[in-house]
Amino acid sequence: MARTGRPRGFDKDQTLLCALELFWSRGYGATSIQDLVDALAVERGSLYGAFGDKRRFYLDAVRLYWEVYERHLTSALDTTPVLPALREILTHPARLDEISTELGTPQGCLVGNTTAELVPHDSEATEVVTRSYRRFTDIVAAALRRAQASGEVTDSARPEDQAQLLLYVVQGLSLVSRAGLDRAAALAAVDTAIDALRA
Amino acid sequence: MARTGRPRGFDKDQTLLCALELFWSRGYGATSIQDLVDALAVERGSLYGAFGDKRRFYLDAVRLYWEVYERHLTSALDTTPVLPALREILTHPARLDEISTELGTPQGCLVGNTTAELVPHDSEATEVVTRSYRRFTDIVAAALRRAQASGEVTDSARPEDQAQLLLYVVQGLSLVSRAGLDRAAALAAVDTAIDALRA
DNA sequence: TGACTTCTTGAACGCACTGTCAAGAAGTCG
DNA sequence: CGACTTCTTGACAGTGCGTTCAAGAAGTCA
Repeated sequence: MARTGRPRGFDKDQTLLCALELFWSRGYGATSIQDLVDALAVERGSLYGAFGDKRRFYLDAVRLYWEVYERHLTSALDTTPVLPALREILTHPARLDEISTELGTPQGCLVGNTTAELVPHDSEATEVVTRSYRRFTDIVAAALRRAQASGEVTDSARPEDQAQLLLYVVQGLSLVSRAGLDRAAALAAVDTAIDALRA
Repeated sequence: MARTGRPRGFDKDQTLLCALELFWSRGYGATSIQDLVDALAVERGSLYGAFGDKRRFYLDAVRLYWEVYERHLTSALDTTPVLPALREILTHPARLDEISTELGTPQGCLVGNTTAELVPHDSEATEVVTRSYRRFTDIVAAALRRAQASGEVTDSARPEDQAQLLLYVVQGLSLVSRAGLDRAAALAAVDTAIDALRA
């Protein structure tokens, strides 16, 4: 085995998490390396050594974001009845309590933000968001399938189509909310969607 | 009256329209002044003279975009029955046939793109998109109100809430579609939404 | 201890971008 | 025609960015 050298002076995972929050709140383009250096208390060279260039760094943050979100999504939907959990998920777009406890959502859904900023021009980003969307619909469709079987959700539409629609709703809500969230109106709209799923 | 000087060597409206297409397909940050100079065949100084700085120029383009879209939206919904028109609007997010005849949609909805890129950090952009969203929901809610009265659309939810939900759907579809549009899946999801509105 | 490896630091490089400006061109009007 | 105004042109300044790199620091292992 190769000799080990000087150990890293910072926690890589923790640093990625902090970077995630910064990228999340400011976006990819608007977050400069200098911003990261200041916020993370890690010098430029060390960041490049640990994470490669800015794009890689960002995409790693997005992947981490999705990982956490997917865990949240899966565990939330693993209940009966399904609709209350679904409502919760739509209402707090990309809540990610595990990451950001105080602010709720820094700025919408990071996957959605990435879509708007880098897709389709950046092919690697496109892959990441495409896979994320796919997993979202797969997980939600599976939950809806169970709920249809139990009679909780209407079977007047295919679960996949319902799930795709819910993806649009959660991404649309997440995006539109950046312009100022009228909580009551958003909630009423989400309830309208949820009610439409009821058997 | 002041003496008039040398007349402009280009059509301001036409130039704004071309700039709109460029901004639409590349986004605000990714479109440089030089890109505009090359595409519009107008020198930098002239652009600055006619439109002010880049941000003003962009916001003017967004306002024009919305103007055209709103006309399209209003006239499309001025029919009976309403649901087929609504389906058309959701299916072709930001179609804007008047502007872009060949490509359909360069890149989603420009208002949504603006939301993702400049909102809420830029207050003027926030105003523009907020007003646009508001007008969308107002127009759609009015159409739904008529459709509820005529018995075409279910009155199990308030038209405003249905309209807000449709705003989320169209913006979500527009965003998610950047990652690659599965036309059949998108259509099925939209149909699911439309069917849920049926009385 | 000493050879070796890796990490840290911060200055420096090259580049692209927005916005400005002075000189000249092209009109209008008395 | 000649004074005046506005537009055009393209070079320029100023800034901020991502990335690199050489020198030194801090570990590990024989």
